[in-house]
Amino acid sequence: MQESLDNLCDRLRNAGLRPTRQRLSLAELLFGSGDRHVSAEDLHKEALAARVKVSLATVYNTLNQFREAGLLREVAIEGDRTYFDTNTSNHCHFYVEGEGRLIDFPSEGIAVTGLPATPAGTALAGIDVIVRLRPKGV
Amino acid sequence: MQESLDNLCDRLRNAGLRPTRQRLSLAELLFGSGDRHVSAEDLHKEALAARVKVSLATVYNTLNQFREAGLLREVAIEGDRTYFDTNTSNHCHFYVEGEGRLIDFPSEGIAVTGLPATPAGTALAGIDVIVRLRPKGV
DNA sequence: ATTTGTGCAAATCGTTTGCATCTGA
DNA sequence: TCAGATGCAAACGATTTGCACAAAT
Repeated sequence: MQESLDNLCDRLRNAGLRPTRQRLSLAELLFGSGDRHVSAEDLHKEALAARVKVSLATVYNTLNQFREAGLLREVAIEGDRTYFDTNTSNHCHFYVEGEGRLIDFPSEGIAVTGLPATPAGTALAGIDVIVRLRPKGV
Repeated sequence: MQESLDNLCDRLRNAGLRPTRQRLSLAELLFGSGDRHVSAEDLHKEALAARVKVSLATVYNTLNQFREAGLLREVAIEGDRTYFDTNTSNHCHFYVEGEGRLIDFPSEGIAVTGLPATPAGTALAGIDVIVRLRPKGV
C-alpha cells in the first residue's frame, strides 16, 4: 500500500495540516509501508536513521496532530509508553506480558458477540481486542 | 462478596506478602466490595478518607505487589494513569474517549470468535475487550 | 534479632509547553 | 507578509527508588 508524496500531501491538507518537510517525512515513514504501530521514540529514531531532521518534541506534536486528525489511533495498551497505530479501524493485538511486546494480527474473521448496548449519551467509536499472552514456561 | 479480615490475611500470606496494617487496609478497600478498578491516586485518597495512614509511594508499591501476586490486573487502557482491576478474569470495559472514563461491564455472554492461534512460545493469558465510546453529539 | 515493609523526598522518565526562530502559502 | 511550524530546553505529572526508621515473625 505504497503512497506517493502527492497523496500524503493531500491527506495532510485534507486534515487541515500544512504539508511541511517534517510532517511529510514522518507521514512517509508511518504510511509508506503497511500498517504499523510505533511509539514517539521509535519514530524519532527511525526519522534520524533516515536522515530526517526532527526534534523529539515535534514527533510528539505531529503524532498527536495526526491522531486528532484521525490519521492515527492510540493503541489501548497499558505500559509506560504510548503507541500509535496507522490502522485506524477496529482491530486486534497480541500483547506479550512481561515483555511489553505488541504484535498486530489481522482482524478479519474476528467477531465479538453478546455486547450490551452502549450507555446513554454515547456512541460506539470502535472495539479493541487485546489478547494477552504469557511467555511459555515462565 | 464481602471478605473477612482473616480471609484477606490468608490471601496475602498465600501470595507471599506479609499482612501488614497498610496492606490489609488497602486489600480491604480493594476487595471488600465487589469488582472495582482504581488508580493509585484514587486508592490513596480513599485510604486517607478511611483514616488509613499510607503514603502514596506505599500505595504504588502495594498495587504493584498485588499485581505481581495475581491479586489485581492492570487494565489495558491508553491514558496517562494506570488503572488496576480487582477482577483478574477476562472481561470488558467501556472506555469513553475524551473523558478518560472507564466503565466495567459484565462479560457474561461475550464471546470472541475467529482468533488466530497464539504465536510460538507463548500461552494465552487472557483476552480484553475495550469498547471505545464517543460522547454523542460531539 | 533479623528480615521485610513504610514514609519521605529526591530521582526518573515519558510527554508537554513556552518562546524565539524559521518556513510555507 | 504572516499565520502556523519547529527546535530547544525547561516544565510537568505519574511512577519509582534510596535510605533511615518501624513493624512483623
